Amino acid sequence: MTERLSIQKVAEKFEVTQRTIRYYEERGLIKPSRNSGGHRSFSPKDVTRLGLVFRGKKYGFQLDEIKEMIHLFDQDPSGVRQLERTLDYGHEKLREVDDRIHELQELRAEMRQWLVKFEEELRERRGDPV
Amino acid sequence: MTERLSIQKVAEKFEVTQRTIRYYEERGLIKPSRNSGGHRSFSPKDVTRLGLVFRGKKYGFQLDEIKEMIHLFDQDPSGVRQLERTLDYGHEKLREVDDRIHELQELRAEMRQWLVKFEEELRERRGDPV
DNA sequence: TATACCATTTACGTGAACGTAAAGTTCAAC
DNA sequence: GTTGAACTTTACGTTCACGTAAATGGTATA
Repeated sequence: MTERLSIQKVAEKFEVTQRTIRYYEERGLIKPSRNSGGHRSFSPKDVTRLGLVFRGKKYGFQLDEIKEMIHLFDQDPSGVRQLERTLDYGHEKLREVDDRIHELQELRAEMRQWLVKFEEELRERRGDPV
Repeated sequence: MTERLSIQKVAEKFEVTQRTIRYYEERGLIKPSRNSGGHRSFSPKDVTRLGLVFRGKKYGFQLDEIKEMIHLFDQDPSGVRQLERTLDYGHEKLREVDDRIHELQELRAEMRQWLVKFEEELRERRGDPV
C-alpha cells in the first residue's frame, strides 16, 4: 500500500498550484506515472523528487540547473568513467554552493556593520547612555 | 578630477549591456547625472551603487527588493521614528539572509553526503584499497 | 447512472528583466 | 565643419515560470 497521491494532494503538500506540477513534468523534471484514466499518480519517490526541485528553487537555481542536479541524484551511473564524470560535476556544483554561501556571509557582515552604525546613531539621538 | 564614466565604461566594468544600466535607471535604482548634451555621466558614487545592485542580483533578490535595500543604505533618516522603522526593516532583511545561508548549508551537507557515497562506490568498482 | 467534482490537454496571457531595432542627437577627431 | 562612433529615446520582441480559461474526459458516491 504505497501512498500514491493525486496531483491535487501533491500541490497542497508543496503549497503550489497544479499548473506548477504539470509545468515541471513538461520541462522533464519529473515523470509521474498515470492510472488507467490518464490521471497522474505520484509515488513517494516522485514526491521526494519534487521536494528536491522546490528546495533547488528556493536556493535560486533555474529549472534547467535543477533538472541536471536531480538527474545526477537519481541516476546510478553504470561504468566507472561515467561515475567519475558524475563525481566531477558534483564537486563543481558543491563549489558553486560554497561560493554562494561565502558571498552571502560577506553581505551579512556588511549589513551587520550598517545596522550597528545606525543603532549607534539612534542611541545618540535618543540621548541614551552607552 | 572625480572619475566620471560613460555608460559604455560602466557597462564594461560590470560586464553587462548598456540596456541593463538604462533599465535600472528606468526602474529607479540609480539616477546618474547628465552632461550638457543629455548623456549619462556616472560618478564614483553611482558606480558604487551599481555595485550594490549587481551584488543583490547575484544573491537572488528582485530589483524591487534591491531598490528598497539601497534606499535604506543611502538614506539618512531624519527622525527617530523613521530611524527605528529603518532599523527594523534592516534586521528583518538580515534574518532573511541568515535563513538563506542556513538553507544553503543544509544543501551543502546533503551534497557532501551524496558525493561521499558515490566516491565509496567508485573505490569499490576500482577495487582500490580503503 | 446521474451528479458533482476531479483531472486532462491546448493554448493564449502575464510580469520580470532585459534584447534589439529604428530614428534621431551629441561627441571627438580630423 | 564634416564624419563616424557613441549616445539618446521609443517601442516592440523574448525567455522564464508559471496563470488562466476553454473544452473535454475520468472518478466517486448516493
